[in-house]
Amino acid sequence: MAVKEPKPTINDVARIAGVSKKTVSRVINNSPLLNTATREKVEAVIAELGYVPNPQARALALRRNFLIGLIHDNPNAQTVLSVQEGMLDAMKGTEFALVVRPVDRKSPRLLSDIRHFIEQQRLYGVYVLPPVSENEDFACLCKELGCHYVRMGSARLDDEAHLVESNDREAVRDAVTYLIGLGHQRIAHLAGPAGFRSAYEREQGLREALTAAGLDLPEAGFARGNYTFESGYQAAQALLRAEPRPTAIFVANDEMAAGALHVAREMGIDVPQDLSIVGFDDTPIAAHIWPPLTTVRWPIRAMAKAAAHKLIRPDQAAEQTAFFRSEFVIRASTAPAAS
Amino acid sequence: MAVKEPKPTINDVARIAGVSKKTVSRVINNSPLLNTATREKVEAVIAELGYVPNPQARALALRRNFLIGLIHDNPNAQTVLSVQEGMLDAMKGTEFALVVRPVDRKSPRLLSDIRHFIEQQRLYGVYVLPPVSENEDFACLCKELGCHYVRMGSARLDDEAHLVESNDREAVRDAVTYLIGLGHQRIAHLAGPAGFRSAYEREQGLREALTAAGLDLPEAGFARGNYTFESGYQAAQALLRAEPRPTAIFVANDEMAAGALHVAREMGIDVPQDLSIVGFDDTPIAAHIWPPLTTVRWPIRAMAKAAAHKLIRPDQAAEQTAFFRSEFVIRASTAPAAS
DNA sequence: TTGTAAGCGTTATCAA
DNA sequence: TTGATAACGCTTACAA
Repeated sequence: MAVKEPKPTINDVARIAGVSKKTVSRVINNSPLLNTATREKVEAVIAELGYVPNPQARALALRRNFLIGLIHDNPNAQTVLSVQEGMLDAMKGTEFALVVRPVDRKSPRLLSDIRHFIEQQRLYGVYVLPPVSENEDFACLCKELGCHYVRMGSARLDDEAHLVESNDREAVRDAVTYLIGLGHQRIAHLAGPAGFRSAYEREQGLREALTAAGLDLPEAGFARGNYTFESGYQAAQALLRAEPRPTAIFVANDEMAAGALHVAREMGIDVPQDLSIVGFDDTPIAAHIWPPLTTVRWPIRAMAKAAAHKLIRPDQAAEQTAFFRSEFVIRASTAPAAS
Repeated sequence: MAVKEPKPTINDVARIAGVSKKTVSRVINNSPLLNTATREKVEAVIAELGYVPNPQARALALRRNFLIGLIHDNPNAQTVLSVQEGMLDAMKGTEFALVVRPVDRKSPRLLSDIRHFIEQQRLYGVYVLPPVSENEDFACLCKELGCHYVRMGSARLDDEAHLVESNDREAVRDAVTYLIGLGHQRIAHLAGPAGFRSAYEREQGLREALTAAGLDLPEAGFARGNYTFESGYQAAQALLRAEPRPTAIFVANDEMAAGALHVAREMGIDVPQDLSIVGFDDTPIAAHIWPPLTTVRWPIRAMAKAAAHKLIRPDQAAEQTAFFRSEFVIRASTAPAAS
């Protein structure tokens, strides 16, 4: 096992193959105008030496690098990991690598932290998750830094080249319409945090469905959490103490829905017999709690893959789709309203 | 908003400040032998221009870079994310960035994939999670490539400079001893996948506790999963159909424990009244399912932070602790054995 | 089709 | 305490 012997460079390859470095460079970069014999000779030497081009030297000469960043401040761990997997799907087989960076959206230094991150590594591009992606200043910053970016959003935040968008509002409308079809008349809403576009869109979807059915959303039927289990647990208590009690709750994400489920159990309310609960996200937790959660499957992984594609090929970004449909998944946490 | 104007280089700073680039370089690198006046003059120009040193050029000149990789093939999403957070904790304020890379441990190309990853980005160091970390060839590979590494493990896999280790066996022994103290005599085990050192250590911990109490583990009281919810769900069915039925199960991780909980519910077995369940990991899911899971808190985040520290300062790696204690967390999924 | 020379932005060497 | 010059490993002109 050889230890720390200096790695071969393009010069070593050139010398041993008896060609110039430029020729080796051409081999590496698959230049079309190359004699087959020369190419094979050089490739043989490359293989023999185990030569791998130095990415930093390449980056310097090309005045660009092959690093793509993921910027997020997402309270939901599973979301973040699915995003990473989706991005890496797209980057597999390319020379790109994924650099991750959680940020604190509430910090006054948010923007300067992001600036620092992008500048320090001279990132080629970044994918940004909500709610940071909803910040217009962020987009300006990327343009200023000459860094490609794609934003994830629940609405038309940007042009197609810089956006992957999901149809949250519509998907929620369908889900709530389903609840109404089950005979539910008192449908409460456990919303996401104020300032999250996704929270707003999901709330609007619910309101639209209620309005279309001639139902309303009383004050006591509305509560807010911040997308975490604990906040869902807190908010659901208020909701379930209301009189008359709602027969169904649409919760803005699965993790809060799991919290609501806990509350119901503690209060002796049977789900779905006495209360239907619908979540949003379809994180693994949705299928693993009891009863398995009816929810909306958010195609975050596909969105992340598409975003990475746009970042790898910014020139083609505008042609690739930016729109993704969520899918309603019916499991066991919903049932017809008790009569 | 300026767009794509070329970024200032060290030459610009030198020219404007009226010094040589080497002097600017000295300022950047906090060289002690520098006139205060000179330093301040240069710093002013740097601030004015918004100059940020090009990391690729630095990497080339220094013949090293500031990228640390995370290599994992971990079925548990939360574990991976906690690890990332722990590493980033340690890297905060440094010039290091975190590059992530999931691998497929079953692939015949595992080692060559890892080699490719390390070589392609010329990583400075990597942190590797089980079970890949248990592979001796991997350590050899890193040495061959001259890449620093730290392995995470449930046993003494390597020397202290290259390891962060948790005391799984001991922690499980304590947990199972607690079950025995509650009066349980028929304790089953839902083990992790064969070939995982963590699975082995946890199983041994259980066996040691049983032996110490004069209990045994019948064939029917042992099943295996692969650390996923689904596999736990499958394996628990076999365990709970055994006659006589166990009164407690120690499950090798939380996610499988959640699966076991599902089975119990479907079979009408009350937890913890008729069956106690103990998990391992203390992932968020443990607190969010019903009943909240008694489990062992694995200090993965602290371990990751320590690992990143070792990678950032390999020269001090051996002096920093490599040993971490797990902690038993009693929640509501355990109760005295029914008499 | 291949080679030469120059340059990318930084740090190291060594002299002043 | 500073600066000139030569690396670092690669690519892009531009020639040959």
